[in-house]
Amino acid sequence: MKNELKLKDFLPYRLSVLSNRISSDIARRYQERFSLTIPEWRVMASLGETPGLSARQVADKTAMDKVAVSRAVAGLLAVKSITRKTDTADKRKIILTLSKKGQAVYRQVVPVALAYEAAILDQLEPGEKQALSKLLDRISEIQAGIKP
Amino acid sequence: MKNELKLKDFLPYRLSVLSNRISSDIARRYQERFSLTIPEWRVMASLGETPGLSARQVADKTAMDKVAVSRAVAGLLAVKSITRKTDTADKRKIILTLSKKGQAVYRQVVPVALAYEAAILDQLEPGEKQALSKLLDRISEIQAGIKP
DNA sequence: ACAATTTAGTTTCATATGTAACTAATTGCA
DNA sequence: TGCAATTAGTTACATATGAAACTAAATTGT
Repeated sequence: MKNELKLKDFLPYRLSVLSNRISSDIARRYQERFSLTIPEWRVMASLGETPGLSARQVADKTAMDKVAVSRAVAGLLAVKSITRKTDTADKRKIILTLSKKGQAVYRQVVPVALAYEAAILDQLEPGEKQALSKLLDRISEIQAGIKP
Repeated sequence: MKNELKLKDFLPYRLSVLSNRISSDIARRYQERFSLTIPEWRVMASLGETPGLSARQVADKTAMDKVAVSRAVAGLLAVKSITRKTDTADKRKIILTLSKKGQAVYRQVVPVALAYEAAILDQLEPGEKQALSKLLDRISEIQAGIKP
């Protein structure tokens, strides 16, 4: 029975270090080339995939909290990459869409994102890729079931 | 050839969401029961594993930046969980060690950390655990080779 | 031997992030 | 109906984090 801890073998630590390094790499790319933060990019990616979401729906979809979404939306609005329109049926809701400009930026960012991902995935065997994907899903499910 | 992006399938995004959820779970446990932040815990874990490191060595070992280490050390000093002693040979260096109190806290935290990890790993087959570990190492190595 | 460079660690400052309080609109139900 | 509870979104505040400037000590090259 294990009762000692090696930091470098500790799953939460390993995941955190890896994920932070990857996020930094990507953040640098988005920042330098597109002046986008990661939260802004996530909002943009959600709306690129599914136009017309409300801020709440974006938050659900991206696992961001609503304050982060609100700020990212403000940033994207400031550079006119998205448009807002209050829902006529429910005036609390605000319908978000990428503007022409936002769509243009989105089309430029996507290949950069995919290229980064490919730089990793291309080094793995097809079987490994599949195993990775399955493991991430499994662990996410397990994590969701752990009591707070 | 893939030229569109599904956020929920995007590796960096999946890793980030999973890692952040796990880190939050753990941060809550450390905070509630031990008033420890994650950086403080990492420093403590390093010194628990290898007593007598300098701040720089802790930073290298934990992939934290030196400012984060400096602050975590200050926090641990404030509650007397570690002791400092300037290296007589190189007076820039400061030798860090867990105090008696720090060791006692460490012995209490380790089982909490391992229990959380086990809550995840125990749901996986031995083969899956091994595959996961291998994949994390592989991807870390690949990431390290990607140009900034 | 000693000036220039590098290294360890801290402090400062600017920015990011999360929690809680707040406003406005909607829903539930007595 | 009408009022309590809920929901969408923003704002305010407090804390966390990272980059850059700074201090002190050690190392390097001449």
